[in-house]
Amino acid sequence: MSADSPSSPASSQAAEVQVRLPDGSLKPQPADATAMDVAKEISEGLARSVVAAEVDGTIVDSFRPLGEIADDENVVPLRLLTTRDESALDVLRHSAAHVMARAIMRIYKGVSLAFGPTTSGGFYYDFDMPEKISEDDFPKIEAEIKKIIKAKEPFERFVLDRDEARKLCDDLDQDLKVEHIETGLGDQATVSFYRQGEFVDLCRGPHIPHAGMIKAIKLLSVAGAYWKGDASGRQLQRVYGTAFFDKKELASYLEQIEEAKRRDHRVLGKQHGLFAINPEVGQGLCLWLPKGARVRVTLEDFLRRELLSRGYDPVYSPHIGRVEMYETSGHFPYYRDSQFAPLFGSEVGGLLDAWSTRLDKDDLSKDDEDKLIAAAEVFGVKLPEYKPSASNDAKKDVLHRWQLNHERYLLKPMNCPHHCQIFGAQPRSYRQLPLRLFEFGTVYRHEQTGELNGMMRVRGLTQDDAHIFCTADQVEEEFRATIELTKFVLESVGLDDYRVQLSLRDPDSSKYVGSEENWDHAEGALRGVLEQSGLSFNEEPGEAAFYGPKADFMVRDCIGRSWQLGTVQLDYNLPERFKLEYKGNDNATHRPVMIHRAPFGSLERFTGMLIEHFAGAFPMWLSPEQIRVLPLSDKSVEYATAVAKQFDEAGFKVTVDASDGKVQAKIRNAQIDLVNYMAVVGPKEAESGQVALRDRIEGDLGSMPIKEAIARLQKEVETRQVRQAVKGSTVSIAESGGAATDY
RNA sequence: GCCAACGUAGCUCAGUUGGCAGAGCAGCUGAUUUGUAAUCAGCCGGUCGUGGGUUCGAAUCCCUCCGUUGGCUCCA
Repeated sequence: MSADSPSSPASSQAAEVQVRLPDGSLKPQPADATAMDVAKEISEGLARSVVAAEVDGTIVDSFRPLGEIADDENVVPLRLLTTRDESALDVLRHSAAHVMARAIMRIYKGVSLAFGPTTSGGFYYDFDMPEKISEDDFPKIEAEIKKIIKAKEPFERFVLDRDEARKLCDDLDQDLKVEHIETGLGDQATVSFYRQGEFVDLCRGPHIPHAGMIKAIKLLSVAGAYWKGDASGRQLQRVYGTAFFDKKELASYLEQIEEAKRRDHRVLGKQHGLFAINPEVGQGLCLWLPKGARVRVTLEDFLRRELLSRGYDPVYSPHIGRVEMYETSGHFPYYRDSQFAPLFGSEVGGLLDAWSTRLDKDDLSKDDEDKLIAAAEVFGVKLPEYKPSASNDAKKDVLHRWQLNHERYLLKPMNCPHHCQIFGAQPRSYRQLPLRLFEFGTVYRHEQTGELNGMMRVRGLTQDDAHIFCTADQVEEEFRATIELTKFVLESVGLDDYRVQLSLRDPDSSKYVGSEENWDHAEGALRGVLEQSGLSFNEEPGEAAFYGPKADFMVRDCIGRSWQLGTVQLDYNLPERFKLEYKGNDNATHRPVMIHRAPFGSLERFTGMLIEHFAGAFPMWLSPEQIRVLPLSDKSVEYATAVAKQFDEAGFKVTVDASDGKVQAKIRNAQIDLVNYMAVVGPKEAESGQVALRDRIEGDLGSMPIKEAIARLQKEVETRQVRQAVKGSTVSIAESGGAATDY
């Protein structure tokens, strides 16, 4: 049974169906009755709020004849979905997408419809059209939408076979829909359409009964998108919007978007002097300002101490490495496009590199080839073995052999090749395993310009990277320890809402490196550890990297957004490529298994996420300015300095605000700067050796001896207490619903 | 990389149909010597992202490049 199945021939339909309601009761209904009819029988009020129906777990139109969707025994297990059901919201939004498309087609000419699905926070519709829509056009589109909603016209469903469907779409000048019927829906005998007034759209549904149910709708943004996600294909215009059953819910959704904007790490990073990204330094290259760097140092110190106590060995490796090493690892040229260009020891290096690339793409004319040979000779490079008549592969080989004899360096895109070299730098015995090498390793990746985003996506990033080299038997225990570490790290910074995504191999694919047994063993071990850990996790078959399965930590912040942070990945590939081996207790050589893991992911991204999570107000232990001493006037500056010295000696990050002006102003500035504690000192405190402590969150705590203040604040640091004043609701922006429709 | 929007003082932003570039905050100087979220006054500060074009005249209109933002595509 499926909502998509074509309606059965009328002859085979019984005249009556048995509707089974959630309470188990059976209601006989005529076969052409609908869920809405059932609702009306129960009560008019219920009927008014029915959005759709759920039959056997599938959501269907409330206006669909029940006979079409009954099972073999003519029973329809029916649940009515009202405006209060979460899954009804998706139905509403999908219908809202139709209404928006209808409005846009009324205003603009030559609109070709693509897809209009729902997203976690709303919906969008993609259009191919000659005119450009701008956000300035939203008011007039929204006005048209309101007209459509006010008319309360019903949605009607009808089914056509493929030929009829193609003809209809053709008649409607919907060439993208025609293409989709021919390709994407090539295996469907019939397809469904929905009509609402003059608007007819190929669509799987389901839809709300009538447009009047859309009580709140708002267009949010317009952006480019590709037809069927293909970057080489047609560029479409995508209009995003959202809709709710209730105006208040829309208002609270918009408030959440505002809250997310207020927390934007790029804004807060600038405001609080945490980091800067300056085009003169380079796109995506992060400058850690002193305050941001303090946060990072604290994080690094914290993790370093943990790693040292958990049996890791610190290592350091250079920021560049020979291209050959990345050819061995496979990162070059596979990720060539997202790496910075190589650095060449010879001035002709770039020429030969470009030459080789042209050959690789088979994009080199005879004429240009002669010029390149001549140009190389200008620089004194003769390639007698290079035969213009030879195959491209043979020619590339000649160029490559020359390159091997000349220096080519790459800005390090990954730490693992270096760590493999460190493993290989000495003969290894099973007694040394597991060998855990860690480094805060800075890597450089030439991310596409459109991808760069504050600290979240940068071109130079520092991974809290480590590679564990172990035997196959040790994988399980190492994985367990890594999961444990990551949990500990996340919870230390107050992130306790997370789950693990376990990415497994696609059973049908042959693209994977490593033996079948190894994969089976590893996947089983990972699953077992996660089950024992009590963490919530979900399995994603087919999402594994080609070199091994992985577990990613998906962390939810305090306003409900999901971040992919820490990761643990098994790797059978690199030990093979670098021919790493150790001597076993059987005196034979074996290949180790490698585990990549990074609890933070990258310091940039992690810090950026923390800024947003805490809205810039770091908990005491991470704070770049924990205490600010505020002298009442010039007269108390001397005592303030002495107080600050004591806090400093006790290990706090402390400053003194010696500016003139009233203490109210100093407090205000300290509050705005999100300093955790203020220590107000005047003549009274100087006389008694006290400070008047003010908490950023609680306000004035009264006067106390300095020692008492120090003890109190030290305790807060040591216990890594998180006393953030959480703002925002618990409803998630990033995730809810999510049953995206295909067409 | 692609589509769109945007780029004015350190920051946030005004700037009308093309006609002398503005405010608040920050900063600096001075006065004030203060008890839990803004003391007062003065001053400094901009080749309006870059380069070109149209025009008697461009922050304003057009093009180029650079950068930012929202998406798309990518993400070892």
